[in-house]
Formats: sequence, structure tokens, C-alpha cells
Amino acid sequence: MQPWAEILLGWYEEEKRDLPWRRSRDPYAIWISEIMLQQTRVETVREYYHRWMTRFPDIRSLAEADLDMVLKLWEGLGYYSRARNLHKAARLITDEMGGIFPTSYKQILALPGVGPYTAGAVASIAFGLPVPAVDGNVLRVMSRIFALPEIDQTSVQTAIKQLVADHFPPGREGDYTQALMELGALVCVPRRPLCDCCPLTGQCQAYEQNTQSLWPVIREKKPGKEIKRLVVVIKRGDEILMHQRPATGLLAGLWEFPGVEGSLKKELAPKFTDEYGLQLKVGKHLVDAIHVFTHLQWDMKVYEATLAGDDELGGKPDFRWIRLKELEQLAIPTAFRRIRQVLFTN
DNA sequence: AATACGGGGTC
DNA sequence: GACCCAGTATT
Repeated sequence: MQPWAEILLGWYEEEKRDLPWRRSRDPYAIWISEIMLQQTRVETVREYYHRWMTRFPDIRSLAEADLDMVLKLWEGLGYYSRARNLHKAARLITDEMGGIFPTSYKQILALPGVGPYTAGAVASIAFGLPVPAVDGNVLRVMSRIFALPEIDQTSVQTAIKQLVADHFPPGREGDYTQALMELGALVCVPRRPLCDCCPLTGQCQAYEQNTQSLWPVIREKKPGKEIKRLVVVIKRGDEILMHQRPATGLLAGLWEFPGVEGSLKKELAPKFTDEYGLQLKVGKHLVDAIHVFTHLQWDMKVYEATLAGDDELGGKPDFRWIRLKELEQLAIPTAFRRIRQVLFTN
């Protein structure tokens, strides 16, 4: 074992955080935590993880649940395909794998929503297999230790996978995987790394050259599109007409206050009829809201409305009248939180 | 290799 | 307001 790997493990033993999923060796528990942690901070995940494991303690309970319930527990966490894939994978394991979580890297990788990182993490942490798991943390930590030049994304990734794989400590594969990520999360952070607290300054080429700031290499991203939306709160007594978004794409399967693209109030009713086949009587302006996604932004103007005539919703299963009190039972994305809030304060 | 896909914390 | 985060699927 290389000195740095040994030192790293010692540091981890002393400094690791006490996280809920570190108290389990259950592959299911590890898997859930790794999916939730994709592009998501530990502190955000804690609550969701606890609620999820209480409601879905094992593969079977998840497989038997309705997708609506699964999405409701995921509400607000983002990247909702993660929840859909967890559900799909649980049913796959139940129906075609005897209910036993797959035990090899290749089999784990084959699960929907599981890529190279997550498969490596679960394989090493849950099963003790010497499979590297290279996330943003590991990429940064290893790049700095070895001062790896950024040629292109893929080759650096490959090189680091190899370096990590070359130094797996027998019997401590899971700790090694987590130690690399933990160092990146606590010490070898993106900006102003805490080198004074780092156990590896003696082995770190970036530290030696004082070039820590060269990593991570940030690549330019193009600005998100701004989309203007007209949104309606359609009322009927104490009920509101909610719309379930399509099963694919942005916020797939989540419920929303229905709307159309556009910015002028007079466009609302005709476009709405065009798109949904429902006649709208648009009322007063309710509120404006802006929501920023990673790749786009919604500028929303929200109006009250009623349905003209006695429109039947029979042929539109993606629309449903919901009592105000029951609104919280639907999985509604954060973009509409402010609108929902306004309804309750009125 | 580039893009779609959420949301929130941080400086 | 920009940057970034325990990434994956699709093209």
C-alpha cells in the first residue's frame, strides 16, 4: 500500500462524520444513500434518507409502493428520475432477481439509475469489492495529490480510476472509498482547501507546488434559457384543478398548477384551450414567481381562473380536482411552492 | 463530447 | 449572481 493510502485511512478513522448510512452494511441502505447523494449535499439528504428508510425499509416495501408515493417522498430533492429509477430497479430486483440485491459490479451497474460511480461505491462499501468510485471529490483529491494535468475529461477519469484501483487496502475497501470522498468533502474542498488540516500535505504535489487552485478545472457553461410561463390556479369551491406532468422530461410525473408558455394575460385562455382542451375564464392576477433550474429559468405570472361551462375531465386523467387540504398529498416541485403558499395564506 | 435533469448552500 | 455539489441517461 502506498503511504498516502495508509495515512488517509488513519485520518478517516479519526475524522469521519457519523452519517446514518455509515451505520449499515445493508446494500439496499447504501444504494439508497448513494442515489440520494448524487449531486446533492449530505445535510440535505439526511432528512430525506431518514424518512425514506422509515417508509421503505427494504427492497420489497419499495417495490410494492405506488410511484406517486415514491415521488412524494422525493418531493423537493430534485432530479426526480432518480426516484423513478429506484422504484423501477426495486421492482426489477423483486421480479427478476429473487428479491436479492445484485452482488457484482456489473450487475449493480445494470440497475437503472446506477452509473459507474454509484456501482463502484455500492460494490466497495456494501460488498468490500475493490472497485473504484470516482465522484467529484475523488477527482479533485487525486488530481491534486498527483498534479494530474487536465487533458480531457475522459482520460483523467480513467487515470484516476486506475490510481485508486491500484491502492485498495485489503479488507478495508469500503473505508478507502469513503475516505477519499470524505477528505474531499471536509478538507480538500474546491475553493481554499484546508491544507493545514490535511494529513496528506507530505504526499501532495499540488501542495508542494502551491498549485491547489488549478483543480478542479472548471469548464464554462452556457447560460440557461429564460422561459416565460402563464400559470393558473383554477378554482371550483374549495377545490383546485391540478395537472400531472408527463412521465418523461422536466419534473416528470410531478403535479403542477397548470400553465402555458407566454407572457400576456390575453394569451392564456386560448393557449390553454389549444394545449389542454379546456375553456378558461381567467380572473385576477395572483402572484409572480421566478424559479431557477440548472439549465433554465421560469418567469411565472400566476392568475386565478375558473373553468368555463361544465367541462368534463373524464378523458383527461392528468387533470384532477384537489381539495386545498389535500394539496399536500401530491408531489409538487419546489418551483410551485410559493404559489401553494399563497393559497394557504389567503 | 455535449446536454437535460433540481435544488440549495456559499462566498 | 456565479459556482458547485457522493452523477446518470441520452444523443
